[in-house]
Amino acid sequence: MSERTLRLYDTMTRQVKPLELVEPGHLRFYSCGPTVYSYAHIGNFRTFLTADLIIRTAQALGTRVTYVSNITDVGHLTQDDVADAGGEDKMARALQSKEGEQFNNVWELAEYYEDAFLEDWARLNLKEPQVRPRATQHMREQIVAAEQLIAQGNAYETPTGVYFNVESFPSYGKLSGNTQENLKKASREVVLDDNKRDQSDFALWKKDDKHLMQWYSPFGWGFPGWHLECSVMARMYLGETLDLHAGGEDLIFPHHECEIAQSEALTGKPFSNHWIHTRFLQVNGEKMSKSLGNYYTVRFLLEKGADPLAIRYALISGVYTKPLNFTDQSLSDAMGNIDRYRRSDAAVAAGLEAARPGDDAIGTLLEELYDQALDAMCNDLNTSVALAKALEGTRVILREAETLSLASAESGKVYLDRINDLLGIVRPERVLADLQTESAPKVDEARIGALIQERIDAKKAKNFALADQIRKDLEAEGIELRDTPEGTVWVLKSTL
RNA sequence: GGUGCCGUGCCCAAGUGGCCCAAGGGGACGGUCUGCAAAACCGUUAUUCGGCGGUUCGAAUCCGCCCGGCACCUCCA
Repeated sequence: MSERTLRLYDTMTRQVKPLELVEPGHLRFYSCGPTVYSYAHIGNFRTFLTADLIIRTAQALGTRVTYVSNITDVGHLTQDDVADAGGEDKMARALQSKEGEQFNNVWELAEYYEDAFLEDWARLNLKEPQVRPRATQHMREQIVAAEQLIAQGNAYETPTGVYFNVESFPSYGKLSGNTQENLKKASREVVLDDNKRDQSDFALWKKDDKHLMQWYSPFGWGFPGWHLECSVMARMYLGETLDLHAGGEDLIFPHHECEIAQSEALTGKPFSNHWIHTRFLQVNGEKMSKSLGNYYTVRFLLEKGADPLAIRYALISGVYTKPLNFTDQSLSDAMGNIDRYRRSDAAVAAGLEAARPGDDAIGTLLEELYDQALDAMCNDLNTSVALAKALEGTRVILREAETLSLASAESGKVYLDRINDLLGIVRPERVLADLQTESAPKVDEARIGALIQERIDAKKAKNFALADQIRKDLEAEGIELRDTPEGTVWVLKSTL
């Protein structure tokens, strides 16, 4: 194998360092998944794409990967400490919203959005995790963990729930660079709960017998705290010390900080040897929000006519360690690049078919470019450079597209396969039903065909005025004509 | 108030001490092809890296100050 190692920025130590594996040759990786109370937006997917690229890079290096990514299907509180005062949570709120009216209860709502999420996941060519645990299916383990933490003196029960006592875990804050002292004076608008020993203490279990999702526990009816599920499920499927734990930058504090406290208090061992966090995606230079009208979901973009691979390409075009600005322009740029891969793929297929004699004129170059792309990925997932190198390969192929020898075409195939394994941008891995039915322009293919024939006849008669007029009229309808050596073809111009 | 991050060409975006008079994409411009176009392919497009100082033989890269922008601080990928 190669001597390359995957180097990633580690939030804990604030430096780029090699990913060291507890068990050599085997990466055990946990990536925090979404809460399924609504459609996931492209910012969520940027984070999941970081995880996806890590496993692809690790696999390219010959590493076996056990990848776990959860689904949070329990609604957690929109505000801490208001369980008694009405207990509204994200799921309950979603159920009461306009979109939520179609569901009979929160369980159906969660199931619906989970299905939608998995579909978007597949469309963006994300690899399936080995395990995709759900919070609701690990209730017993979570309750046991809370009991153990109480028994060990790291947690205590109050009339409102079970809380983790941060003072019992002195290094609380180490991931986010906070100290407990700073956190205390920094607290903004925390609702005070007199039952808590320390206002920074966080819930392991919330008592609430009116909650829409509730389970029975030794503490009575209620539901688990948000942070507990990840600690419990990560340990269950990956062991006490993970190699790598990932999520969005907003999870650094409090979510991952709390996971560390719970897990390490419980096991006495480091929870994860490496932490990575993806910076936020902005849309048109602003934070995504529903009120600004820039809350882009995958299906919204697909309905506008975007290619799912182009969405993927646009989302990975910047490095995960910096905020990325997603714009309509960046998406259409990406569509052009995806098209180059598609044409390369077609050219290679045609070259294999034609089986022309000749040397392999491109194999060595393509191999170098692949190596450079892989090097870039190993260097803290430098997707910008990796994509640049990968794209250079399409230029090499397309330059000789018409005349590729069989040997060259074979090299091209190997190259595109490897690039696709590494970056997932050449071909969709799963074929899914077309989503863009509703808003796609309706076209009358027979009519276009007739017009094209009319134009061909006009051209033969040297009546170029009429030929140009037909082309112009169709263009006004969003249909573009291209005269190719194989004849005239038409394409639908993108609405983006 | 606390904790982090960022500012590179017209736009997006790599590069974090010499291989950088700064990758790649878009755009623009020129060429090939074409009846003309479109598409495709080829080429050109930053002596310069928010500003000012400093360290160094050498800085976009390190340090200081200033200006501008962003995120988190118990809902958030």
